[in-house]
Amino acid sequence: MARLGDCIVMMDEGIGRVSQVIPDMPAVEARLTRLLLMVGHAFDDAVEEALKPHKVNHSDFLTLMILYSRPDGSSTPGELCEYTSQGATNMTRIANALVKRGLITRGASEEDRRRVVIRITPAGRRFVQKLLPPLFPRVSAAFAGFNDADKRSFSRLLRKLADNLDQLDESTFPKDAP
Amino acid sequence: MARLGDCIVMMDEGIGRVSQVIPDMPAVEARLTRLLLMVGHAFDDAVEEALKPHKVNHSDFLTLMILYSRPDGSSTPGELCEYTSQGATNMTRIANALVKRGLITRGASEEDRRRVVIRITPAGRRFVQKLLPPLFPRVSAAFAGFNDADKRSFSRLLRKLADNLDQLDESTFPKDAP
DNA sequence: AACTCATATTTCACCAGTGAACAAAAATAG
DNA sequence: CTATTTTTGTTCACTGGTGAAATATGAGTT
Repeated sequence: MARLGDCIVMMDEGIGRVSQVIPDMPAVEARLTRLLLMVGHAFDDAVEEALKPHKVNHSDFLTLMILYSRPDGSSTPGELCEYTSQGATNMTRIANALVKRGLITRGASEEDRRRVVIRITPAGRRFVQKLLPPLFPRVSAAFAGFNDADKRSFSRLLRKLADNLDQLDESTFPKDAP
Repeated sequence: MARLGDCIVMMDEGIGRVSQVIPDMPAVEARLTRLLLMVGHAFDDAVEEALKPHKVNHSDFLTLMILYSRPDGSSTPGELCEYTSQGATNMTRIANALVKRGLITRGASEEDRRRVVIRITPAGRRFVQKLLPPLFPRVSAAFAGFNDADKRSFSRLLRKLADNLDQLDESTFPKDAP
């Protein structure tokens, strides 16, 4: 695969040429968007790569981490869908796979019998605790050269972007009033 | 789907709880990583959403944009793979689809008969020129509230991250010396 | 109670992307 | 000049993820 830096150079040039043909393009913002997408994708790949030896993909990992981070270690498919941005269909498959490996359990809810309660098992907790530490050096290395101000800036700007996207979504799919 | 802001709140809390159980976790960097992944994914979805009315997905669009941005409007499958971060397999399928729609042509190279030359057609150019302008307001809106310094910061930090990832990759898959 | 209407999850059929094996042409070695 | 190795692209079989319909429960309304 090509180095990310090369892709960025080529993207910079490409946007430069396009913005000469189409002058009212917001070239700066377009560059930032492409940058964000490229770096985000590269991070995704890196995570996937790091998880591969443990035979879990990113979605499985995220699901497991949410359960692990919960005080009671449990959730429901619907909630997990919301926070992993996965469709319900896919969550069913993920849960099937994790149940088969003994990392979570699936049981019926007492209060609402439509619901399914998903709970991380002791084996699941051990799995997470074994998985995480080897990841730490890479996570730190990715932010090499970032001082505290850089980290704060980056966090602030990403959160601002999230905010903007939420507002954009709400204005395109307006919320129904009761 | 859940608002991105809610996902972020829940992620912040989750990492807070995990880092109490596992104190040597690089919590700040983990938060930044998750933030980047979430916002990146949200951008991806937004792009996909904006392209849907035109019946192209992100990969098709990128492929087409690279060709459009080239002075001669042409490239090869291999090169397109590199710059779109797509596998060769998938590029074959993408090219098939775009050829079928008459937006690109596929022809044999004269100099190297292994190669296939992919070229954007006039219809492809018109397609891009019609597609782009409606995207501009959204691209600008995503960066609402970013002043020039913010934009420069964001660009610098993302490029730094790209650099770090490239170095990480090179140290894990060392380059073979001749 | 019977009748909607909304919610939660699963099943099914399909789309997008990947790795491994393959075929053709070019480059390189002997 | 043949023989091997490398490069380029395609096909095939598979995994991961999605939308639409099916199923089952719950909640609200006469």
